[in-house]
Amino acid sequence: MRVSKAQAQANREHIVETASVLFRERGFDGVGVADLMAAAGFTHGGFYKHFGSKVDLMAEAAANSLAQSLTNSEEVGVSEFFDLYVSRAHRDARGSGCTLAALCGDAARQSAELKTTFASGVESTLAALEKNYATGQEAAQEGLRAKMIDTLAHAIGAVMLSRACPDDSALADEILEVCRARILASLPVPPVSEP
Amino acid sequence: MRVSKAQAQANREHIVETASVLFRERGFDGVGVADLMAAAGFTHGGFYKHFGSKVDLMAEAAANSLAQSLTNSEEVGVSEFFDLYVSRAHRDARGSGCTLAALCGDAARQSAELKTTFASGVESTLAALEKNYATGQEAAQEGLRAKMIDTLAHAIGAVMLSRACPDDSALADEILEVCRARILASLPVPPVSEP
DNA sequence: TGTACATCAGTGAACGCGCGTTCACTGATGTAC
DNA sequence: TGTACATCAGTGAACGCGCGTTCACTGATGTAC
Repeated sequence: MRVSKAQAQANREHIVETASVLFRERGFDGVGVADLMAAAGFTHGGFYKHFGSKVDLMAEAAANSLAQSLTNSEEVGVSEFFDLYVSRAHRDARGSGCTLAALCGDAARQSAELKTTFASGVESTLAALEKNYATGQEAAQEGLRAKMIDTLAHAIGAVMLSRACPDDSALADEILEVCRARILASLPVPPVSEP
Repeated sequence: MRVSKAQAQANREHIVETASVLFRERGFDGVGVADLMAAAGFTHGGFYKHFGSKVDLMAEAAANSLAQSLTNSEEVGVSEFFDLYVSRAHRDARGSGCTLAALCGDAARQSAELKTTFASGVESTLAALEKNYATGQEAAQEGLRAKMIDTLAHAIGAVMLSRACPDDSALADEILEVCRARILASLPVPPVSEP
C-alpha cells in the first residue's frame, strides 16, 4: 500500500535513526536487515525501496549519529563534554552515546568509504571541541587541535576499555574514574558550577 | 587417520595460535570455523575434537594472545613500550599486535566470561607495566597503577581511532603522532638511546 | 472538480549462500595379552 | 617382541538456520485529462 511522499521520507529517517541506535548497541554485524526493519516497525522487504544495500545504510547511519552527537554537544564546554563522556552513564548507554566509541573497532574493518565517513566525524568533533574551547578561553591556544585530538583519543580509549570489562566490575569503573580525573586535570578550564 | 598425542596437542596449539591472529585481524565475527581450520591446515570437521564451540575458542585465543604480548613486552621499558605501541607499525599489524586494541570493541559485546578474560589481560598488562616502570625508577611511585591505567587507555584509544580512519590518511597518522608525543612526554623516563 | 490510470512504499514468500555444528567413516596410534 | 583390537584425530558430506537480497503483489497516492 503506497504511502505519501512526506510519510515515506519520515519512515526513511526513522529507519536510519533506529539503525544508528542498534548499530551502536550491537555493532554492524550484530544487526540484521530484518531485525532492524522490525525494530523500526516495518517488514524487511521494503528496506531496498530506501537503501541500495545494508552497507549503504551503515554509512548513512554512522554519518547520522556522528552529526547528531555533535549537535548535542554544541552548547557544552570542553571540560563538561569530557566529564560526561568519560562517565558510567555514557559507558552504559551505547545506543545513545558517541558513535566513535561505539563503532571504532568495527569501523577499522570496514570499507574505505565508511572509514572516510568516520574520519569526517572525527574532524567535525574536533572542530566543535576547538570552537567550544575557544569560547571558554581568552584566545585560541597554540596546539589546540593537537590537544583536542589527544584528549578525544584518550577519552575514547577509556570508555572502550571500560566497556570491554565485565559489567559492574571494579576494574571497569576504576578505568573510567582514573581516566576522567586525569583528562579533566589536563584541561585548563574546569567545569563551572556557580550561579 | 589418527595422530599421535603429541602431534594432536601441537595441532591444537597451532589452531589456537592461528585463531588469535585471525581474530585480531578480522574480529570474532569475521572468522568462520571453516576459514580458521583451513588457515591452520586442517578441514573444519576436526574442530570439535579440540574445542566445545567457537565461543570456547574465542576465549582461549584471546587469553593466549593477551598472555603472549605480555611475554613480548617483559624486557622493555615503559616508555619504549608505549613508543612502540602508539606507532604506525603496530597500527598496521593487527594480527600480531595488542589484543586489547584489536578486540576491545568486539569484547564489549561478548559474554561475561570473555569480558572476564579480557579484564585479566588488562590486569596482567598493568602488572607488567608497573614492574617495568619500577625497575627504571629509584622506587615505585604513588599512584603508579592509576598512571598506567590512564596511559594504557590513552594508547589504546590512539591506536583504535587511527585504525578507524582511512589507510594512509593524514588524520590517521596525525592522531598517532600527536598521542605518542603527549604520552611519552607524560612519562618521566624517556627511552635511552645511549651505548 | 471528477475520473482513469500510472506510480511506488510497503508486504511477505522465496532465493542462494555461508555459517556453526553433527555425523559416519578412515586408518594410524595406543593398549592388552 | 608380536599380534589383535580399541581408540580417536582428522575427513568431508550433510544438517538446520539466519543472513542479505529479490520479486510478484497490493492498494493508497500522485498525475493526466
